Amino acid sequence: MKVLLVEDDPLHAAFLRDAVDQALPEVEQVLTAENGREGEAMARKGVGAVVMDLQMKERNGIDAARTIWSERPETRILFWSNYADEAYLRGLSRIVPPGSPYGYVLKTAPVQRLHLAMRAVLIEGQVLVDREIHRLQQRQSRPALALNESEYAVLLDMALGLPDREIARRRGMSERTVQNRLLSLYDKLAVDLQNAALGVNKRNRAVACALISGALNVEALRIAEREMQDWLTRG
Amino acid sequence: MKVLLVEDDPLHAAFLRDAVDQALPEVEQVLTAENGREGEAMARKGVGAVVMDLQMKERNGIDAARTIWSERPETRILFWSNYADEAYLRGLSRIVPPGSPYGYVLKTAPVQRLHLAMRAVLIEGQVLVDREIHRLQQRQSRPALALNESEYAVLLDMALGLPDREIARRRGMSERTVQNRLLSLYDKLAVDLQNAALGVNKRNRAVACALISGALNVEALRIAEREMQDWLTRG
DNA sequence: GCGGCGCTTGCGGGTTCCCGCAAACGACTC
DNA sequence: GAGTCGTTTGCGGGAACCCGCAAGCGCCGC
Repeated sequence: MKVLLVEDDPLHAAFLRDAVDQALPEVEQVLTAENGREGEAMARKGVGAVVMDLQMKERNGIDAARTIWSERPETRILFWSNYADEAYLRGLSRIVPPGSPYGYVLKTAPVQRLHLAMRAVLIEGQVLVDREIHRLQQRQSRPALALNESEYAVLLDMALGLPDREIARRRGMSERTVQNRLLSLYDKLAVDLQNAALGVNKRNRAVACALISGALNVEALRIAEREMQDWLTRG
Repeated sequence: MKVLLVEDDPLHAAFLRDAVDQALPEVEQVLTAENGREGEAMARKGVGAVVMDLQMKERNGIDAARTIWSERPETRILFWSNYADEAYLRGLSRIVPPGSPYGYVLKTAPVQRLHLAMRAVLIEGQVLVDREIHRLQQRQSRPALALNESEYAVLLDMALGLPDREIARRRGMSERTVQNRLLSLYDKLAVDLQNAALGVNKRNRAVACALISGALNVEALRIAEREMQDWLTRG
């Protein structure tokens, strides 16, 4: 049996290899790739089981998984990632072919959970998803609560402190449209306090609700901050 | 040699006991306490080494540590906690007597880091602080950046989406005073973009800066949310 | 006592935000 | 082509926020 590991960070890659050695004694050959593009190429050599990071420089895990699954839908893919936010999940749920075995484990989980997931997904072909991720998936499956691409973008910009005018400029829409996005965000994130008596600052509350429900997380915010700084210096 | 474990959650307590068995073979006796009050009492029996959770129902770890250190400043205390936010750190940095050996490990850290910290602090009497915590401590040591109690409270309320009026009511100050707190928050959190050209929504940006710098974290936000809900239903 | 210092508070006005209303513009159906 | 539905956009007004200014307090050293 062959396993392919697709992971950016050499430290993490070494850790993964150890984990495979320990959890999957039946594995005969471990292939490695450093980014999504390499991963796709390696997968064509007939690998039935893949462990893959989601965010990588060259080509991210979502795109690589789509390619791999489009060529071999039976491939068992275990995603192993740091982050749990809507943006990645939205991508993920769209590309898993119906019935394909896959799994999602957070890098912060204890090792034995990774071992378990490797056995369950790669050997047994089960579907195994971290509890926290699953909560987000459920959230997304209800269209009344799922955020779409542009709502998410506006949420990020707002969370970073951009006023309507700047969001509009950055995303190429009118201020009024930005405000419409905000309205639907306020709605989906259940911003209003049931105690209707007193007022709320909806902008701040929306960010709080998103953080608490997991729709947004601090890592995503950090990344968005860097992107915004880039955008600022360039444009 | 005796070690005292002070921990609320029985599961975590069992985990700690295991860790002591593995990391500290020289320990002859392990005492346990379920809250800060018990912990203080047990410490009087002449325990030189303590591992303690920070948040406990009956009496929290900060208060217990203050008592213990006031009676026996040489006691070696390793704090083992989930959270890394300003509120606890502010308490902590005020009570560590100069030269007392202590440590701070996050519960999310891998076991071996806990083992290491136990040896370093409890046996060797070193000072060992998690990297992330240390960043926060440094921040606090610069008075121009450290948030004081009331600024932190206002930051939390604002992050939860309360408007000035409600923050004022809740914290018993005038709206103008709330705004003054916000001003100093904007200042300390470096809310303004260096690119002075464009506007900012300071409220949102302040929360973003606090989250990114670690002055605020999502756990603290969740707890604050529950407290606010309580406050809403009661008052 | 008294001048200085820091914190709190009220006032006022400029800015931003929130959002109902209505017109405009696809896209799709019949 | 007419009708419907969803989205985008402008307008306008009421509310919230940001913040300079100045008056009011308690606390300290002299």
